[in-house]
Amino acid sequence: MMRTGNAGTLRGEDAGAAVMLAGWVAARRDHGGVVFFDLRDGSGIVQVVADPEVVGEAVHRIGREWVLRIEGSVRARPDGTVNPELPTGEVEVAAAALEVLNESEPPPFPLTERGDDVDEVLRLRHRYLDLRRPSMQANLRVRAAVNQALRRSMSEQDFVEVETPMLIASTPEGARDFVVPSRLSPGEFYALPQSPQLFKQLLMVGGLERYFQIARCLRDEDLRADRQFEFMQYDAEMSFADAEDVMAVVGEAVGAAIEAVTGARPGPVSRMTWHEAMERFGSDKPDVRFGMELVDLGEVFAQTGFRAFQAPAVKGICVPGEGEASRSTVDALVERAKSLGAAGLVWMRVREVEGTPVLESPVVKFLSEAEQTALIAALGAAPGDLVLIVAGERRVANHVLGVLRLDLGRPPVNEGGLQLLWVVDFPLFEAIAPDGRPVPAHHPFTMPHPDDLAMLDEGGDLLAVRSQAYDLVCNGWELGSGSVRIHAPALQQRIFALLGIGAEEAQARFGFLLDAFRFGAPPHAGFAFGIDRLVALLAGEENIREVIAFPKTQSGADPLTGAPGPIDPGQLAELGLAIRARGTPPRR
RNA sequence: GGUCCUGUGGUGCAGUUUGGAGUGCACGCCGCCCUGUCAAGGCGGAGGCCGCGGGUUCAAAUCCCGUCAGGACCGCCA
Repeated sequence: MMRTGNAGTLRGEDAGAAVMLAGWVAARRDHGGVVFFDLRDGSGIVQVVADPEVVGEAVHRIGREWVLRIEGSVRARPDGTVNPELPTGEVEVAAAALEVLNESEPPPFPLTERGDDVDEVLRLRHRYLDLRRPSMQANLRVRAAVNQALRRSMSEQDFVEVETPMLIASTPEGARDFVVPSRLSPGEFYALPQSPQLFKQLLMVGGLERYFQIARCLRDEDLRADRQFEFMQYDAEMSFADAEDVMAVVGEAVGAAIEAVTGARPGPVSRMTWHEAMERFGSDKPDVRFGMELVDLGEVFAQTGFRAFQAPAVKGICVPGEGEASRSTVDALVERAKSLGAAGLVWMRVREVEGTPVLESPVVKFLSEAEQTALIAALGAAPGDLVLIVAGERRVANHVLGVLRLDLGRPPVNEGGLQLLWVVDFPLFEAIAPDGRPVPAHHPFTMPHPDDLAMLDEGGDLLAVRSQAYDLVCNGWELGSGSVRIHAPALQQRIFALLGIGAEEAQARFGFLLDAFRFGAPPHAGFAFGIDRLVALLAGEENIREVIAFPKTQSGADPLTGAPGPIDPGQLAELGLAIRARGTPPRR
């Protein structure tokens, strides 16, 4: 037997017990006549006291991260030496025997919480060491708890876990596919799934009725703090269900996952329409943990003589306490607004003159007294605040101010609790392309809102058509999205026609799904959300790399394994592939 | 495809604005001392392609150009 228990679990009541422990040397304090070790295993840390006359003089050689096995006894620490910082701080283990199971080179960076500040490439190159740090241990345990809670919740809700394939046909929709060459069919390729979307709909046709999966998804798009090439999705689909049914199931599962980590079940998920989210927060994934909401100033400037405000929309935000921001700070905000598509950004400092708030800005001279007063009232601006105004197309004004609001006001990830929110009534189409075709906001199988079907007809306002799509949002992160799917071939053909997808093209792209739907597809609806993001929020991390054991850098590299890299010429030949030099044309 | 930020002994940072000897701090590492520390302490020591390449200059960590790596963001992610 290697050990009788775990280091981090020992407490005062264990005093007197004989124990065997095994773990790593997290710290060593050599006093010559006595040596203290902090012995770390998966459960935590306990202090070991080693007397060189008992365990041997070689104890002085032992360094950080050596692997030790200790036989000894737990004892209460002497008066005055209890360490209240440590869960095991009331006790220590007196070593009767000490065995070196393995030596270690000195680690290239400190494996403590201070290691958080270390260059991330170094951490990733030695991820096996980084994982020994308490925060990484804790994060992976949060992740495991979330996965387990989701599985249990979905099983209890009578869902069937079904695996879907990783090697699938490429469909030219959505994100860029990762692609795998076929050896048995040279020149042909599989795609790795962006999501199990089409398969889960096939499972509904297949009579599974309630499916879920914790599925790996892959998208060859640029990486971000909240995006990796490969990520895990909680994926679910239900037959004979509407949007309310799905939201209830998902809300229950997410609630169970949160409870598994925090110990407390969150209240019911609140709701907001997409339109309200855009108007109040300038985002379809609003962070509702703080104010600074967008205010429509159309009324205030309805009759304005100021050219810049004679626009389809004039909106503003009030930034509390930023009224003394330097000119260079303000100029940077203007540049930021322009880079986001705004024609310009009007800023005003709010100062106090004889007890009343007064606006100071290069453009104030263009505004009437009444406009200034109404503006201050509309924004609730107080002395010391900074007012930012964008005029232009409503979409642009909302987007620009929504981003500035986050830049200037967003709290740290671990503040304000988890504010879960369903964003509902998404539009079916997000824009009209230059060729006159609508651009789908979700995917082409999304069911329109039944009240808006008439607007799909010739001459209808397509951008006003709502869909039965819904997003789950938490603290400004899009956790996931879902929708009621179209199950009726006639309506599906109508949507394809609007999108400019002919019958032949539809057959080529999604033929297998359309074929399946001719055999009595049940009405169905579903949802998927990113587990990495939920875990990051629960772990208080700004970056999902902190909750993934072996993540990739922003350029898609793995500093640990060296991926991606070249492959053997023999492998290429077997796959019927040839690499051409950069810049040379493809050979046919 | 684009914008911005970062790169200095093993680690984290000063130094770069205003060019003047690899100058400094903390940790780690090595040696010696040390029986109650807990990021142990004391004394001593080693350790540098200032990411890389080019340019300007009498002189470059510092200025300029390029490049590589990393990060944040925009585009992209139906």
